[in-house]
Amino acid sequence: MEKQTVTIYDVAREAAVSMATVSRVVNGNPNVKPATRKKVLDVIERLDYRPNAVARGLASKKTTTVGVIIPDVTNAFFAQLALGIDDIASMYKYNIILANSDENGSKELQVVNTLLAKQVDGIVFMGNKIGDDIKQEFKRAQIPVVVSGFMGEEDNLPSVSIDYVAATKEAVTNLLNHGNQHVALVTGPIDQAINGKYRLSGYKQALEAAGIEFDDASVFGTNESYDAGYKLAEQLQNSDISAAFVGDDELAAGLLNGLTDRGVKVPEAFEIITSNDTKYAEVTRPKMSSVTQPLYDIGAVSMRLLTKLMNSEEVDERNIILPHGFVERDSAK
Amino acid sequence: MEKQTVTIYDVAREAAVSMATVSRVVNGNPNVKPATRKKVLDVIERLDYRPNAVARGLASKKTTTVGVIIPDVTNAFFAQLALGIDDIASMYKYNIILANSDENGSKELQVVNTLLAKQVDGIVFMGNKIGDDIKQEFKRAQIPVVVSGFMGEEDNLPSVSIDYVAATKEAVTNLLNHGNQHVALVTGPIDQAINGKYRLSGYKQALEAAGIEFDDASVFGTNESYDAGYKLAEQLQNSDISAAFVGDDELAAGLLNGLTDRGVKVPEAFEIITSNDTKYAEVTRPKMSSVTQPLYDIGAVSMRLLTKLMNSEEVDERNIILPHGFVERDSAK
DNA sequence: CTGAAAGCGCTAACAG
DNA sequence: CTGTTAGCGCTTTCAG
Repeated sequence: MEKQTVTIYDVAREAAVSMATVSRVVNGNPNVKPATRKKVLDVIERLDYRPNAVARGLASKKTTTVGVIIPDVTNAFFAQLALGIDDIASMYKYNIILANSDENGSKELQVVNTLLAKQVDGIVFMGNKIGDDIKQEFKRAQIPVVVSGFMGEEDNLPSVSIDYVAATKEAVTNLLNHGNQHVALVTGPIDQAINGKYRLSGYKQALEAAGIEFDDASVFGTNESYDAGYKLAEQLQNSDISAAFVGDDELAAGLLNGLTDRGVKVPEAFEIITSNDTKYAEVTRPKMSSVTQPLYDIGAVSMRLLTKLMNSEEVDERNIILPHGFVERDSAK
Repeated sequence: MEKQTVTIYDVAREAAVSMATVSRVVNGNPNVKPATRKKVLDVIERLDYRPNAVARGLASKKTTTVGVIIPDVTNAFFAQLALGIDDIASMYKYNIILANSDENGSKELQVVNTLLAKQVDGIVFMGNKIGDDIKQEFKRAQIPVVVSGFMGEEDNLPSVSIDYVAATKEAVTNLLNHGNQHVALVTGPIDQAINGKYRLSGYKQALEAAGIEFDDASVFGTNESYDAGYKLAEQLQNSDISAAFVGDDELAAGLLNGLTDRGVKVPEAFEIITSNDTKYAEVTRPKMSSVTQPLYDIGAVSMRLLTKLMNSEEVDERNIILPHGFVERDSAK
């Protein structure tokens, strides 16, 4: 009942060559005579030999494994990114260690530590505000890290995302053009850069361009959940706000349904534009107009960038901005 | 710019003890004098030593890493399971290598192979029909595997799920009790055991109990997508079917919206009960009545079971059935 | 083109 | 309670 293990040594013996030669054929090293190669391959087949990646990792100091730090897999936004990451990773023969962080700094730090202990070759990080302690570890470990789905430039880390400032500005301008005098900005926690910095900035730019004064009371930072949106409906109904740009689809769906259930007609009496164009935007009634983001691609490009970095290849652009778009549906006029 | 590495040997030298002793304190072995322990701990702190998990894995033949094979992370059902798995895993100090399989046999096999090459200590498998080739590998590798979210008994593997037969029977009976003479069973691919075997069986039992003859034309096996459901609406509208039990929430949401868009009132003219009680069931209008499954728990219990198996602990029940429920909302009378 | 040998960093008997 | 000594299975010079 022992874990049977056929090692490189067994193969070498059976094939009457040295371990080094077996290692060469396994690794596709061209310096092997075809005849020898075939002989070795035959033995490998016969013995059903499978190289031990752990031993390989120890000897070569490369694990072909990358860490992926994700706030929450059950969030459609992150799950899409993760899918893109995983696809490209497996295309390049890497495996993914997935770790949920809850966007919680201390958990993130712990996760980073175990990832580094496992000698991952690189890390894809999803999240805002990367703590100094974490940056410290990244620096010390000397492994490449790319921030995915968030603008990472302020952390001075390579990143892939869309231009949240521009996307927000466009969406809000759209709402403003429909004659709405008071447009709300509804997002997740405002202390996250993506909200409090980028989206807020785009929001202000749109206001300014329209000659409307910024009002702090029109900014709602809450948590990104359906329920939070649903609850927010009451507050918005009792204000002079008549439109909202929302930073998360579940949040937007909650707001939409909350409004509808309270008798507020969308889009006639209240317009909504959401951000991520996930399935939620199509499932609600009315369907939601949304900024579109190439989520899968953001993940895929992140991973591709990481492979380059792990290979010490030249990269011309460390902070990649992918194009966003807009899809008009029925929650805005 | 070298990857700085302080090893156990450095610590031993600085602390003037042997590697073995350092190893002992790192691993919490009680056979170390408190004074020595403190001395070592201090050096570890000072040198910022972090054990290399790869070396440890090679020496101990345990990687504290488990593989998770998932059909599609972006599917809310699986994502919930994954969250439960990850939480318990990290609670027990395991990491997760996440691999998407697309429920595609050959990709699954490939994934299993690389997971085994990486010497994972165990595997959580989500999916129907586990190919013989894969079972073969599992057997050869001698590592524990638990099937999560699917009934794994026919594969003779440990598993955690709800009782799909009973859940389906109840839901269909419910629909039948409302006077529907023709109730459809709408699921993903019928060649998957969960659909073609368990759900179908529950469906037939309900029919039989109600004295209604089974009609093959009332069973719809399609793919689990919003669009598939939306398209199915036309077919159902033009039949004598007046209710459906649906095996997936996105699929159900598509059907619901398709029906509504075609002028069929739900639940007045057509009733729908769905299966997974994910957010989709709440987002649609009308909200969908649904079988409820403790998805997070299924994942959590799967992982917990796996830890026991990896520890060679006794387990009294290899095929765990968690309780399901039903939540009445507005898509059924 | 191939082999010998020295580790990679750590755990695990086995002594003492 | 602590040290010595082998490896774990593979990669990687270095010779030849």
